[in-house]
Amino acid sequence: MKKELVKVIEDSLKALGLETIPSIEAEVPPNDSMGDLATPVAMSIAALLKKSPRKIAEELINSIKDLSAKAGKSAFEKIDIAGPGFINFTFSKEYLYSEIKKLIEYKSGFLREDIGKGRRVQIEFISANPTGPLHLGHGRGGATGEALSNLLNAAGYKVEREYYINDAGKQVKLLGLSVFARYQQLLGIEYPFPEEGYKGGYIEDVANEIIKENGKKFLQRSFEAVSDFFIDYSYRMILSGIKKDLKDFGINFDTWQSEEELYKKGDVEEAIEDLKIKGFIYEKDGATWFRSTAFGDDKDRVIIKQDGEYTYFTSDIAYHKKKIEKTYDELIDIWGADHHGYIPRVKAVIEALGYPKEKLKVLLVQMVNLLRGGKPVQMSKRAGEFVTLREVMNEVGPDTTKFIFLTRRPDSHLDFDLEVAKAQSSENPVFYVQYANARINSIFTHAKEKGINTDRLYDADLMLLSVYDELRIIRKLLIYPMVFEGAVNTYEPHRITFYLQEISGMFHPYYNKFRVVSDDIELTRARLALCGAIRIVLQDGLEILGISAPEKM
RNA sequence: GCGCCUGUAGCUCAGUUGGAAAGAGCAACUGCCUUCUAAGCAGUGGGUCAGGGGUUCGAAUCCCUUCAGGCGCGCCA
Repeated sequence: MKKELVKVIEDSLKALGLETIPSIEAEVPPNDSMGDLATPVAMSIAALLKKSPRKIAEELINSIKDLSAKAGKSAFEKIDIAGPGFINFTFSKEYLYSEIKKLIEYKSGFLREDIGKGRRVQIEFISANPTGPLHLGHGRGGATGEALSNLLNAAGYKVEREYYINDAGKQVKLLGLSVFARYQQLLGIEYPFPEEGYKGGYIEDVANEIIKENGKKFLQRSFEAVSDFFIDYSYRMILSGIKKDLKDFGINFDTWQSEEELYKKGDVEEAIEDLKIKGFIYEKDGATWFRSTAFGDDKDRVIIKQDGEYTYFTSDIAYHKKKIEKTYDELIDIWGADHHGYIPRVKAVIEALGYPKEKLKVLLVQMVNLLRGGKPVQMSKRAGEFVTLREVMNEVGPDTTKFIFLTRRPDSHLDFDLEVAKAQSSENPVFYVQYANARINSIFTHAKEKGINTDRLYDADLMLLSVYDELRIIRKLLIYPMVFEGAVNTYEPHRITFYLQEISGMFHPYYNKFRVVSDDIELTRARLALCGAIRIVLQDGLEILGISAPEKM
């Protein structure tokens, strides 16, 4: 719909002799009676042309009418001026029917605009340390990353999803030591538990697993002697748990990048060397620094400490260097908002390496506040007490959990109340949407049982869809590509979620008011076509969100 | 102290990137299942868009400021 409108306006602007054609915005008017689409273009160029918006709108409309008279066809039934200078367009029913016909015939191919044009994007998300199970915040990042990946992929981008594994350094060593200590304790040795060690119950699980496989083999050994084994074993077991959680939550990754590997392959050394050559590295106070202030960071950052160890940031430099040097057109990092202070220094790396900082887009996902019955659930990583994503999935369900995340924009600080999420389960919006899809499936089953041909519905006589309720749904369906485009351009999958609720909110009343399958075969075919079109859109949207579309409920 | 995010109905949140008379779900109340799935439908009530200035044809949206909440400001990861 939008394409048609934009084309018509551009043509008429040219016909009016305008030299530079502005980008045409189209929006849905607040009220049905105002038409199907509106554009504020007359108002936005009013200052430029030094004419009143309404005057410009009038000239534009006349020009459009002239052009369509010459062409001998028009997609519009009515074009008029409204308010301060909006031009409201009402499409002809013939146009609407022909568009719906295309939707039914070409399915997703009709819905999904090719915006990416094959551009390669890498999206890195979650990247939780393999030192413990995923928690709900990771779930939010995961749901967002998955949906965004699906969205961009559907929009013609070539998307690669990556999980960065922080399997090097102190954290993982501490993990190994924690497990080692528990191992000793479980076998009756009074071994001191590390001060800052991981105290969660999962540490014991790992220790028990080692006992099961190796018995008392490591009992009389020092940690130093067996640390490689404990570290490796622990992090692998936890990582496989993470992978299982992600699988069950419906999150997919293409690549898993190990931090340790960056060190082993010399990528870290190489990155430092490169920055040194470019002149952004210096020594001070016995440490080695990266001059990130050259690119707007608050202060320079240490990359090699006095004791010769690298910092966490150092491998991040190498990691982003590696990423940016691949053939991606764009990099997207999805981080928890608590890491926002990190953006300037990573952007500085991108620039120092000679790339435009726009090439890296950092999306922040706000914190999740976990509640139960209105009261905050105490979470302390140090004490090892926290509600895991697994527990929430088990209690609330993956689809509901994802839907809650995807009905909020990433910026919003989210209150996730377990009781509310569960209590809503029967009337949760996610079921409302899924139910619409299941109901349509049921209608089709019923129609087939009655011997009605449900194939080639694009050949049905769509003109029979003439009541207001039907035309309203048709218009809503044809808006989907605009919603899709908006979601893609802003990286906001939640727009799809809201749209799906709206279209479902039109289908259910329609279902209640009208019978789809009746003795009137032609009308039945037409209504099946409409339901089929709704189902196409519902399934397309749910697929993007990474939420299942059950056939029956 | 500085920086980032947030403040919209009783609660949880949208608001098409500055557009027309502010929306949804939940919660509350009243009706609807011999007919394609009642996880549904029909109806009712609910707002100083945190407060105050400014920018312009036009502001919940942009700028300034005050207040409130969250997060971040390590040679931690």
